[in-house]
Formats: sequence, structure tokens, C-alpha cells
Amino acid sequence: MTATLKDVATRAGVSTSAVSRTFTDGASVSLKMRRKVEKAAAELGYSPNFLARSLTTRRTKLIGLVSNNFHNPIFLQVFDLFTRGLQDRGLRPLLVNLSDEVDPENSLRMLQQYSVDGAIVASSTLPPVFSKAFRDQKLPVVHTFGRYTSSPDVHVVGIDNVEAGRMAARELVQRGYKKVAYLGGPQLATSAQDRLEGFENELSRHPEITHSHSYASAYSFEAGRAEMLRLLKENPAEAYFCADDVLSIGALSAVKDMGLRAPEDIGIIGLNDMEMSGWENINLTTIHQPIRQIISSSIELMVAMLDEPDRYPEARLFPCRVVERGTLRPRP
Amino acid sequence: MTATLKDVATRAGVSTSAVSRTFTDGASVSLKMRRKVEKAAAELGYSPNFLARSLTTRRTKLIGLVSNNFHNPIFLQVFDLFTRGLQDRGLRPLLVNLSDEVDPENSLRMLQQYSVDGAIVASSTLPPVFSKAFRDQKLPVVHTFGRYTSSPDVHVVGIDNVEAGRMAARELVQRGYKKVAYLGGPQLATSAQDRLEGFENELSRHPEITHSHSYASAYSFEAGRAEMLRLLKENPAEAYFCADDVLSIGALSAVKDMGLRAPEDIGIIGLNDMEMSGWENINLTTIHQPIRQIISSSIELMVAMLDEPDRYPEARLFPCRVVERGTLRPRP
DNA sequence: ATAATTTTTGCAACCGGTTGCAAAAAAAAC
DNA sequence: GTTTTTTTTGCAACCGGTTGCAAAAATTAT
Repeated sequence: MTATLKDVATRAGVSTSAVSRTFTDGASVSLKMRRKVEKAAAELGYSPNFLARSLTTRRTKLIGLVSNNFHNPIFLQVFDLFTRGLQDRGLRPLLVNLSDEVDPENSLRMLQQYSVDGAIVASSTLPPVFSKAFRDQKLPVVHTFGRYTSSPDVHVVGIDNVEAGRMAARELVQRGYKKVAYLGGPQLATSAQDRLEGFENELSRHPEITHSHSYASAYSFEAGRAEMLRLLKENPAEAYFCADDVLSIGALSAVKDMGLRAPEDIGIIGLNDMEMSGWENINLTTIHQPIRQIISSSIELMVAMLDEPDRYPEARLFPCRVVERGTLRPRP
Repeated sequence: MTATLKDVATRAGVSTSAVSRTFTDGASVSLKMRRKVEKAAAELGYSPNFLARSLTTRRTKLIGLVSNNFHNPIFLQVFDLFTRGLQDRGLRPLLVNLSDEVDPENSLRMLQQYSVDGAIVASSTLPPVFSKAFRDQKLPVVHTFGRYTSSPDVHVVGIDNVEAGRMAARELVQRGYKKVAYLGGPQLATSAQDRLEGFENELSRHPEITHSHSYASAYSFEAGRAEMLRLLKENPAEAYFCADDVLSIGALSAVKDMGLRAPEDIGIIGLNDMEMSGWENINLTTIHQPIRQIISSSIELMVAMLDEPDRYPEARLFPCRVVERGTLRPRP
């Protein structure tokens, strides 16, 4: 149906190699030849078949974009930034939804079958074993929103979740809260664990402040709401650090449901600073996570790795900052 | 690096065809042969290269998932459903972000270069010329959330936007509003046009009710908020039909900003019924669009087309229903 | 046991490209 | 105008598979 290399060669009266070379940059073709070939190609509407090409070049320019976060609105932005960033560099995202997947095997095999050049794992809730499995197959992999370790197995780009936890604690301390708590995402998410660690670590310097923690079942509105409802019925803290904005919004909803107000009765600070946290009817005080930088850095790293697969794994962490809005009482 | 067909053949001491056949279902292989090959394959960790295979079979099982909606939270759910649905059928979504794209040429060529088996265009704001360009290249295409016409150029799956507009109008009429208005998305979006058409069409049966319309610059919170702020400063209507939930939420925010309340001062009805519309602090009365059915039907249609490419284009429309929450005054 | 039929297998060509190598052509040096 | 050097070109093998066809092997019928 569509024109092939051979068709163009025949039409231009040249060898197939010549045609191939005009479409490979850096190859040796005379100007005259190039003209001839390009003319024939244009007449036939030819453009090279990337997949056939990939057989010999061993480059598909396909990047597996692997995630299991399809419920947190922030990930729409994540996908937007990733797809555009990859496209701009001539790469193509093959989207893999790991929502219910527990075993890396299948996804790994699939990525191999499509010969992706690399995989970006965009998730803070996927266990590290996933990205490690990819790496073990010599597949270049970047774990975006992954866990920081001083000697990482795979490239990690994100924030220092421990530090973010500290930051949240400091913020609550400064505002004079005496009884605080952490409301985390799924307990097995490394991000949730690390944020708690930092939170408690900072609070250990303030023995006069009591603190506790619990986990919502997912990074979702409903989960945050349910957990906060439960907490409020018992013996609630004065202020909560919710490990994610969407969780915070759920928690806020619970607060209002119980006839309470934020920040007057209950203080809440989130993490992410997603677009809707700034919406007037939400107006959440939160810790800003620099998504754009995280993603463009992830892509850069991936591009670099395509040229240099044995690059030593590094961790790239970006600083966060508190965005003050209306759900925490003012600093004294 | 990874084992190839030939490696397996050598190891098992059989021909490459034999190996190929064991991995092609429906091919003729004796049980004994299959055993032998599978053993060798397992030992080498072999699995067939889909792209090489696609060269001869002319099937890549790659589906272009094309969209320009990366700001409306409902599309996160759309991507979730599409990716899972496609995966479940052994198809792989190649995500294409058309956000700033005005010319179908590039995207079309790219999809051709990767030999996708088909393309799903998921957008209500992309001009029909895009999907038509794909179709013209004999590429099976489904336009999800596309415009209904009685003799469609390409397969369309979605809702009857005209009818949805009527439904919204009826709802406002029944609740006794005397002065109503339509707040649309980007004017060139077919969905925005059609919803307005239905809205006005229904209202033409009620000459005692005055109505007007205007458009927000995008289907986004900010755009809805800005437009509603403008409207409220002039001569606002009693109730608005906002052509999208995220637009409605922006509008609601504007209403509160001006010191007004919904539904007491201004009534609002949206369209989509996205998850967060049900959140307690939003609580938007809206028209439910059956996303799950729309998407699973789109996938079914695509799968059907892969077997029968010249299938006559059809339109599949799903009925909507009003979801009553708290932003419209009750029926009398 | 032999012939006829069916099933299984391997050969070799092909899918749409790329590329090392050597020959041919063009350019530079003498 | 030769010779040397450089550039351009085509040949042919290859990337990792599939598949039509005919031969070989296994079944079934006689």
C-alpha cells in the first residue's frame, strides 16, 4: 500500500542503499543524488518505516512510560509533560498502565517485545523491584518520583521526601500546633514512608509536641476523606500533614462534613501543589513539588542514557517550598 | 544480547520455522516439537520480537492514542480506561499529544512510521479534519467524543451533544428559571457548538424564557472562572449551563468570589460528572456522560475494524442523565 | 503390508530497511 | 594528462522474524 524504499529506488533509478542513505543523517550522499531521491520520495509520499529500520539500527525511539497512577489528577500533568517532552526529542511514549499489576514479569516482557529503548517509571507507589527488574535486563530506566538512596540501583528523579516531611513538621511547629499528625498514602509507597520518617525526625527535636500517624488506603480523595472521618471521630490532632494534595482535599471534605472548619478547628498542609489546590474553593496550603523540572530532568537523563547505557546511576532531587494558602493558621 | 529465534532453533536442534510456529497460534506443530522448542525457549528466556514479526504479518498491535486534552481531569480517567482496555486485548497504546498541533501532517506521518494498526482520536476539541486525514490514509480510526453526523466519515463514539444541550435546557426550564445562559468551551470545539444548538433549540419552545450564550477560551478551571467573572459584572442570568464540569467548577469559584451563592443566587449545571464533581466541597449538579461505555465501545469498534478495515463508519451514541446535586434550585 | 491421506517439518524467499566493503566516479595533487 | 586521494555508489549480507510450498513423517484406510 504505502511506498517502500524499493519503490523509491526504482522510481529514481538508483540503488536502495542510496535511498536509505538520503534518509539517514550523516550518511554519504552527493547533492545530486539526494535531489533525485527526494523528488521520487515526495512523488510517492514515502517516509521510512521506523520499525524495519530499528531491526538493524537497534533503536526504536520508543520509550516505555510506565505508571500506576491514574487517579491522582497531578498525573495528567505528568503525562502531558512527558509526552510533549519526549515528542520534542523525537521519542515516542508507549504507555503502560500497571494499575493492578503486582508482578514486573509481564510488563517487562512486553517492553522487551516492543524493543523499547528505555523505560520511565513514573510512580511513587510502585515498589522499587519494578524498576530494578527493568534495569537487570539492561534496559535504561529512570524512576521518576522514586525513592532516594545514596547509592541507587537505578536513576531516580524527584524530591527528597524525607526533607519534605521535615519541612511540613517545621511548618506546623512554627505555627504553634502542639498536637500534630501525619496522614500518609498507601503504607507500602516509599514516598509515604519517607515523608513520615522526615516528619517524625523533625518532631523528635520538639518533645513538647505530641504526634501520631496513620495511612489512607490510596492517594485519592475518597481514601483521604474516609481516613479523616475516622480520625475526627476519635481524638483528632490540631493539624495534619497529608502526604498528598488529593488526600488533603479529601480530608478537608471530611472536616467540613463534621461541621468543623479549616484552619480554625483543624489545620491541614498537603504536598504537591497541584493546580486545583489553588482553586478558590479549595485553597490548600501545601508543599510545592517542582513537577516540570522533575520531568524535564527525567527526560534529559533518559536521553543521556540512550547514548551511554552504562552510565552510573544517580539521584536527582529537587527542592520543595511551602505555598501558603488558607488551611493552616498564620505564623505568630 | 537477548535470545533470538535462531538461537532457540539451534539449541533445540530444529528449524527456525518450527520455532516460529510454536509461537504463532493456529500454526501446525506437533506436541513433541512444541515441547522441545518451549524447553529451549525457556532456557534462553526467549520471547518473540513483535516488531520484527510485524514486518511480515503487517500487524504491530500498536494503536495510536491521540489527544489534545491534557488539562481536563476527566481525561486521566479516559487514559486509564483506554490503556487498560487496550492492554487487555493485547494492544499497545502509543500516546500522541496534539496539544499545540494544528496540522495533522506530522502526527499522521509519525503514526505511519510506526505502522500503527489504528488510531483512536480522543478529543472533543480537535477539528474533524484530523481524524479524516487519518482515515484518508486507510488507517482505521475511531473518533471518541467526536461529533455525530448522520453519515459520518469516520467512526464516532460519544454522546449526542445536541440532546445533552436540550436536556440541560429542560432541566433549567423545569426548575423555573426565567433567564438562562450557556457558557461554552472553546468556540471551535464541535461539542461546544452542538451543546449550544440543543440548548437553544429546546428553549425556542419557551419564548417566555430569555437566554444568551458565551464561550470560555478553554475547557479549564481558569477559563471558566474568568468568563463567569466577566458575566457576573454585567447582567448575569439566573442559571448557567456550563458545557463542562471543570468549566463549571471555575464558574462556581467566580460566583463565590463575587460574594454570591449557588444555587441561591446563581444556578449552575455542568456536563461530564467527573469524579470531583461529587466531592462534597464542589457538589455540582451535572449531566452524566457515560465514559466507561464510551471508551469500551470505542475499543470494541477499533478491534472490530482491525479485522474488517472497510467497515462502514458508524456513530455510537450513549444516553446521558442528570445527576442532581447542590448547584441548581430544586424542582418545584 | 501397502497405498492413500493427513499432518508435520524444513527450505528458501520475503517483510522494509541498514551497512561493511570494494568498485566507480569525482576531486585534488603532481 | 596522469596519478593519487577522497567521495560516492552499488552489491550483498544481515536485522528477527513469517509463510508458501514441497518433501518427509505419521496416520488411516484397504
